[in-house]
Amino acid sequence: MDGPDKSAYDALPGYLPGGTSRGRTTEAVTDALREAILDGVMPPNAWLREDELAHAFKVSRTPVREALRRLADEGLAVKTTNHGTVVAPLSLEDILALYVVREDLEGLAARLAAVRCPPGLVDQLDEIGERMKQATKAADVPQLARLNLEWHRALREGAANVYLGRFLGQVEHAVRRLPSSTLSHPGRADEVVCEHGAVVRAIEARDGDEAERQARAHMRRAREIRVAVLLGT
Amino acid sequence: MDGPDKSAYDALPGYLPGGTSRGRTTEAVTDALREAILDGVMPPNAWLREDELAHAFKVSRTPVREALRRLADEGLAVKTTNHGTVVAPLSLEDILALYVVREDLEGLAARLAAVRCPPGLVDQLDEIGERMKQATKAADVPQLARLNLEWHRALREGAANVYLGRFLGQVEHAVRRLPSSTLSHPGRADEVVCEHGAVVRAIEARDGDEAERQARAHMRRAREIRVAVLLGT
DNA sequence: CGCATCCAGATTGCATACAATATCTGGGCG
DNA sequence: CGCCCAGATATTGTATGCAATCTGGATGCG
Repeated sequence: MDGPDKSAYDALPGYLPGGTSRGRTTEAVTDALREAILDGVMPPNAWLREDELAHAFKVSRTPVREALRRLADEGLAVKTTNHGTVVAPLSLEDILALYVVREDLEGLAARLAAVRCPPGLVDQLDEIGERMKQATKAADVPQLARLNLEWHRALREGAANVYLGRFLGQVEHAVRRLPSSTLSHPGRADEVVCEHGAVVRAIEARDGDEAERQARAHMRRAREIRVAVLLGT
Repeated sequence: MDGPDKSAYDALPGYLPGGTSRGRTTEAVTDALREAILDGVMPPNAWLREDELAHAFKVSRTPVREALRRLADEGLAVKTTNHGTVVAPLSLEDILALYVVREDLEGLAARLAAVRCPPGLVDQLDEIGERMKQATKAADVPQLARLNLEWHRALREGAANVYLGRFLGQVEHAVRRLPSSTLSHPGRADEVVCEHGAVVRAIEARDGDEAERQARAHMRRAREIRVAVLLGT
């Protein structure tokens, strides 16, 4: 058996937002499916049947179909002509490749953000950092993961580069597929807050080189932890 | 008037490959439309009407619709709900942003290619370089542009990183939208061949740092020429 | 004369029907 | 006993129909 439990489909409707107005059905289905994949509800190699998904979401095959195509373009699913779509598997090699690119792009984002240093960005990042400290104390890992995403999103928006933003968005989706958060690793949460702080200070000083260096170091460390976790803590 | 000449639609069928088998209609339409946009046949802000395109391509609206969604996801088109799709405009700001990211990614690709240095890559790049020299002598700009694309594609394949490859592919599409090639700029073709050579030599020496440096310099220079051309030679 | 409102047309969004194709199963043959 | 081929089945690919929604202009009112 290489598919998910049948009941996995039952969990899907819960990912759909309540009042979905016309013209956003496809978008809603895309997001719902993506979240389901990222959450691991639909594990790698699980079949994504247009008919079953349409039935589960109570929509027709058309929006489901378009959603599957988008997810395939994003690399989260793999389409086989005339046969079906599966959730894309994630090899260790892929994960390493991901972090290599991510180190580069996050470094660039930090550099650009430092050079531009748009008003409010430093405060915004610091505020998220503060909330992350609180979440660390409370050992609230899901909240930490959310805030971490928010921090990185704020950083790349501060970089104000549409292409960089798009690529980092795709990287974020790929990263979120990785099993469990590295933030649950003992002591990692404190480290992350600290490393984020180093980046923010460099941005505040408008030191592009230093910001890039710190952001890259942050990502290298993240990769190390990730590999450690994957290879059995 | 902000649309293309009506006859622009007449040119579209020529972009469709001849024997398109079932299961690849959408793909064929996507590629055809993309090429038409990149060639400037469909200029920025031109309307992309599902009905007209379907009629021009002699297919139904469904594959056209999916093609438009993909192009929109790639950033080549902009969809407005319930109203229509237009070819995305390209501001100078976007172009600069593009080259910033491209410098980073091409640099990374060169570094990875140098470190891996897969067998055959250097020969392949050199051979393309040789053909570019010939095309330069013949002043065959379209051929030069093709070979240039081929060279960069070979480089990123040599880097063997799926995410990097995907992102550079998107960058390539965006770059190809820019009006006219920088390769027609006087003396630029020779420079490009020379700069490519510097990258290849660094790869041959397996010097990742140098390869990245040379690739980034190459992209910076490309950006300079591009800006010069855009601002009136 | 300006502005809000309403109506008509155009266009996409979604649903459904049909056609084509790949996979799988079972039987026959070497 | 294994291999190959044919038919059945499951699944997607494409076409088309209808409904919702947005735009633009005409119209009536202040």
